[in-house]
This record gives sequence, structure tokens and C-alpha cells, in this order.
Amino acid sequence: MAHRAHIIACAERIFAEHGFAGATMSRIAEAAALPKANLHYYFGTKVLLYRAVLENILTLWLDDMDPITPEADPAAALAAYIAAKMAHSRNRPHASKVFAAELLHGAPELGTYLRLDLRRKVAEKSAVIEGWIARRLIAPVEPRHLFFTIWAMTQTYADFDTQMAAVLGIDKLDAGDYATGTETVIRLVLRGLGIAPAGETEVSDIMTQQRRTA
Amino acid sequence: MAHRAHIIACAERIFAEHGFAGATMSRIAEAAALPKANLHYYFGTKVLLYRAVLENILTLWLDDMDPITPEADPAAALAAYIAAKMAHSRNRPHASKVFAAELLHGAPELGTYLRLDLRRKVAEKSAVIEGWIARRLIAPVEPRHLFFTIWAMTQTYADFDTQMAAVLGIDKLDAGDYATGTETVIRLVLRGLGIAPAGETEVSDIMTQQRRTA
DNA sequence: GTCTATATGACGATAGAC
DNA sequence: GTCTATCGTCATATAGAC
Repeated sequence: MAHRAHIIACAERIFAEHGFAGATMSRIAEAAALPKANLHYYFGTKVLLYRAVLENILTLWLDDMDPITPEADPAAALAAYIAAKMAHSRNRPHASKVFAAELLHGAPELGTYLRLDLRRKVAEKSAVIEGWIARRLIAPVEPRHLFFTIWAMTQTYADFDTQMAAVLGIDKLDAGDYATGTETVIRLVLRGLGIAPAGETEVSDIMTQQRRTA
Repeated sequence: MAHRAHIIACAERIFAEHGFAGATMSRIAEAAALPKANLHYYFGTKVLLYRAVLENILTLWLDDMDPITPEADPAAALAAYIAAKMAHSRNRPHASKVFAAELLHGAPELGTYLRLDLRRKVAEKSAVIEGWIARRLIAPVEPRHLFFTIWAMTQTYADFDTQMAAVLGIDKLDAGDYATGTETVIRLVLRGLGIAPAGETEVSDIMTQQRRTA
């Protein structure tokens, strides 16, 4: 139903801005231009609405890892993964913030998802990384910690955009800031894994390719 | 006064676990083993107590950057900075989480600090990085984005420890996990900047040195 | 300074008309 | 399905005894 999707989109923003407890049903209703009672008609309780927002977000997250396969070129696959995560940070910053706040507070609603779905996916993709290491395609690294650092570097462009804008002395990050961030992260990771040349050409090529497929 | 410090320490944990709105004065009072009214006697309002917690945290943050000076060896200085940030993530996870939640929600209480103190400090240290690049000591990088990624990678070990434990299939991160994280981040950054050898000896040396000075 | 008891207001949720 | 009016609960904050 279109109404549910509209309420979820508005609730995502309010939850991102105020946190679960700080968001109120009447503020969400106001954002959605609906009476408060309608939210309860569609979702029952505040917690159930919050869960609907989280589930809506999760569908985005896992699929980003798909380019990481044993046959793929490590540099291209990792660059594509980083670029996809950065694109989400730019296009769905509220989603990233809701997810971050949920993790910060111990993942009360998402614990099971983390221990089952996410853990399985990371185990699978870590095996791919281990294979690349064994074949000497990339330098040795603990694969799960590699994922932790990639998630951190990419999601920080959504979660902590306020801090970045303050440090950069601007009101809001623009397209150029996200491009610089994407290049910075890709270069750190690829050179950190010993799979980027000293020159800058190759990373720029990957960036261009990413922009075409986005 | 000792009472104030004790209340701030307990409040830090409750704010970290539940967020600003989700934390209640009575829960903080319970954690501090004091009647609720005493909190208001010492801090006036919930917002003022929250500000006291934040200010207490800020004193920790900025000083970590001090090893980054023009004369320092880039590899040693950056490794020391990363190790210091990782140590804070391990020893003061609640502080990191309170700070992260404040940023997530747009830094309503900390906006001025970010635009003045933090911005000035980052500008100063970015000039050091630019100097290293000009002298060909490290590969070119946008210095402020380098800081963004280092903050992200180190603070994620405090902020998202729940997610890491779930992915690793353990209850809680232990000393070995933080050590692996520190080595992973240091290697990514140093090799990403072209200042670490292919072998693993040098990073291990820095780790050992860090442990001695910690 | 410390505590109990309470005033005041806002929140989530629902009843019930349309 | 949609909305207005309202109930019960729990939060912050304070009054006032000790």
C-alpha cells in the first residue's frame, strides 16, 4: 500500500533526526501530513513502525556485497563495493543514521538479523577475500576487520555528515565532497591491500566507471 | 566535587545505552545509587547534565592529535594517533557512543565546538599532512578526508561493537580483537599512504611500542 | 546537602463518530 | 479507512521537610 510506504519514508527521517525515543508519533504524523491515529491504524505501535523502517533499510544493505566473488578482479570488485556503499550514504543518509543509532544502543531490534543473516553473508564474502589472499592477489588482511573498516569509512559520510560539514566550513556536503571521499576510501583500501599502482590514473578510471553504472 | 564526577560517569553509560531522549533521570539516578532529586540539585536540568557529559568527553578527543607534527616521522606519528584513538574506543566506549549519537542527530549541543575548536585543530594538522605530501614523505591524499576515515575506522570499534561481536560470533570484543583492529587500521593507512613496507615486521614493531607506552 | 512526595505536562495508544 | 477527542502513564522538575 502506498500509504504505508509514505509513512515509513517520513518516519525514517524523524527517527534519524531524533532517535527512537526522541521521535514522537505526533511528529511523524505531522511529517506525513496525517492524523496520529492513522499511524496506529497502519502499524499498531511505535515499535512496530520502527521495525518496519528498519526492515525497509536492511533490504538495501546486504546486496551491496554481491560484486565480491571469487572470479572477480579484487581491485574492481572492492572499488565497486565501496562506491555502492558511498552512493547509499549520499542517497539514503537517514537510513544509515537509523541503522547506526540502532547499533549504538545495542541493536535491541536487530540482534537476530546481525547474528544470522549478516554473519552468514560476511562469512561467505570473507572466504572470497581469503581466497584472494591465498592466490597472492591481495596482501594479507583479516577479512572481517577489512569489512568493519570499509563499513566505517563509507557510512561515516552519512552518519557524521554534520561533523564533516563543520570541519570543512560548509553548510552541507555536496557531490564533490562525496567524490573526494569515495576516491580517498578506494585509494586507502586498494593501496592498503597492495593492488593499486602508485599513479592515480587507475582509481580515476574506476570512479568514472562507477558514475556510468550508478 | 566527587559527586558530580560520579554522576557524570553513570550518566555517560545511560546516555550511551539509551540515547538522550531514551535515558531518564530516574534511570541515571538508579545507576548512580542516588535519589533523582540530587541530580537536579547538582546539574539543574537533564540537558545541562547531558552537556556536562559531552564536555567531559571532548577533553579526551582533541589531545590525541598531538603526535602529528611537521618534524615527526609520518609512519610513527600516524600509527601513534591511530593506536591512541583505538585505545579510547576500547577504554571509553560509552563516551564514543554518546558523541556519535550527538553527531547523528545533527550535533544540537556541539555544533559550535565542531565549527570552532575541532575545525581549527583539523586545519592545523591538515597543514602538517600537506607538508609531508609536499616533501614526498607520503602519497597525496586530501588531509581532512584522511582524518574522517581514520576517525571512522577507529571509533567504529566502540560505536558498533555490537555488530562486530555478532559478525564474529562472540559475546563481546576482547583484547585480541582490538589488537587485530589496530593492526588492520594501521596497515591500511600506512600502506595506503605508501609508507609501510610489504612485510609485516614494521607494523608489529609499532604495535609493540604502543603497548609499552600505553 | 539530602531526600520524599507531588505538580505539571507530554507521550503512546484507543474509543467511537463518520 | 479516516479522523477528533480523550484516557492512562510516565517523564522532568520542584516544593518543602529534615
